[in-house]
Amino acid sequence: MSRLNILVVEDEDAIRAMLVMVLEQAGFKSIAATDAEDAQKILDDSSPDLILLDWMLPGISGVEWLRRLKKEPMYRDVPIILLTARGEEEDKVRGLGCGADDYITKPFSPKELVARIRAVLRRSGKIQGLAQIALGDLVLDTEQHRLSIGDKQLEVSPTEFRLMQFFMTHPDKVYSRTQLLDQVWGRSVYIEERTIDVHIRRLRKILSEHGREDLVQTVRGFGYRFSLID
Amino acid sequence: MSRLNILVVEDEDAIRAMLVMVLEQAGFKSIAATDAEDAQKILDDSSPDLILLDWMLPGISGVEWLRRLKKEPMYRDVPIILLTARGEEEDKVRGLGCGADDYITKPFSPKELVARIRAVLRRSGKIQGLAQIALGDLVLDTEQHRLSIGDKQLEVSPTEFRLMQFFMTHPDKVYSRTQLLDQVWGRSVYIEERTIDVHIRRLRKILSEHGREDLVQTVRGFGYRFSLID
DNA sequence: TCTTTTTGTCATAAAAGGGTAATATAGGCT
DNA sequence: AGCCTATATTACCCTTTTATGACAAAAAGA
Repeated sequence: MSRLNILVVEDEDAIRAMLVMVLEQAGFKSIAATDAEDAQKILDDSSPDLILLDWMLPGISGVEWLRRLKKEPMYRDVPIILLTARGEEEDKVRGLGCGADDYITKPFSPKELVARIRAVLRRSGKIQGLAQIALGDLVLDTEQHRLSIGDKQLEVSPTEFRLMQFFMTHPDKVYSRTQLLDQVWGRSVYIEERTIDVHIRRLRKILSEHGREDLVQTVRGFGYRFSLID
Repeated sequence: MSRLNILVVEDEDAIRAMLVMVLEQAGFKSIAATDAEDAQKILDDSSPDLILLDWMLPGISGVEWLRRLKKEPMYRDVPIILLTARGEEEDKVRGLGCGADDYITKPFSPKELVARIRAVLRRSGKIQGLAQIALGDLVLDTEQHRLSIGDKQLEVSPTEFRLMQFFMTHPDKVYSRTQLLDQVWGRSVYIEERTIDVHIRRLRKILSEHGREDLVQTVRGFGYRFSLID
């Protein structure tokens, strides 16, 4: 598999250089642009797998450009991570849901950045860990988007599928509602924590039709755990 | 498990003192140095698990020292968190490029600092002993939030879990009710001391179902002790 | 555009947890 | 033994947390 390509759009030289270095180090290819116009050009003839976009840019701002991109069907699906300065409109990024897949506040550690990038890529399907994840008689097939117990198919919605995917790749560990939101929905969406309960309920309902409602366990005061063992 | 040791390198007395206090409070051991030379000496004969390093130091600057450290194989893997003043942000980011694992902007809250430290320690694997605490055939797993004796699961409530966690990480030592309240419930809650008795009782009841009620021992006039030996 | 599905939110029910006080028991001292 | 104090135990009630069902907005198909 060829290296994934990341477009960095950042006007400050020092930060841009650092980003590129970090990305290289982490095994990504990268192209850098200093403003939205540049970025647009690059986008038009190469097709990056992900865009790291500074919130503040000279000329067309990062957010502004982001909005435009999200209107074009052609580029809508390119995952985007926003770079923002601490305290700067952080709430707005979350609240407005302007289309970014995640955001990260400057300054940040290289490890954190890379972890975020990987998470977003994974969510958007660009990195597929294993095509098939099996746990006991549970099989989740990411390619066919199918979930089955033994040879019985389970009918799950997209969100339920992603939730299951997360659970099956992170079994036996408790996750808080916040963590689940971050991991499964993405950091930039703002959703009530209680909504998790409802999704858990939906999952359990489906699982219980096959006698496996015990897979998703409540850990009172902390969150939920997915585990084969009781 | 012995407490993790943190080397604080900071020239301003007030801040250094504060740091040391916060660290103690959070259960870390700490050694302080006021400049890079001092720090180097300490580093040479003790081996801290993490270094909290001020960006600006008299003499050899923090970053400069950091660079040197990262060149020495011996010290390369010691995780480092940079302390920086607000407004030096770009420099900081560049600092991360040179090997720091995280940075934190002054002023910061103790809570934030401790959280960062824990995160870095966890990432670097130093804190993994915290995931599972085993004492005899008792195993408390903080990741899974499970407590078991042998292969039997114990059903404990959140508070009981925390109490057990404290006991298991501080065995063989007597704690007064006040100390237990401070450590397990937190300093800021006001609860009747007698309430502890009730929780002890609940714990004992659970433990006694597995024939281990002798683990929690009453030390009349002082408090309670958790110990495998009778 | 018109359905159908998906998904987030709310209101309410249900359950679990946790603090307190009252009572019982035990330890230790004179 | 008798008394005082410290701890154990129990029951109760209030609070917090989670489960559940219904609804409507949004998204996806058709």
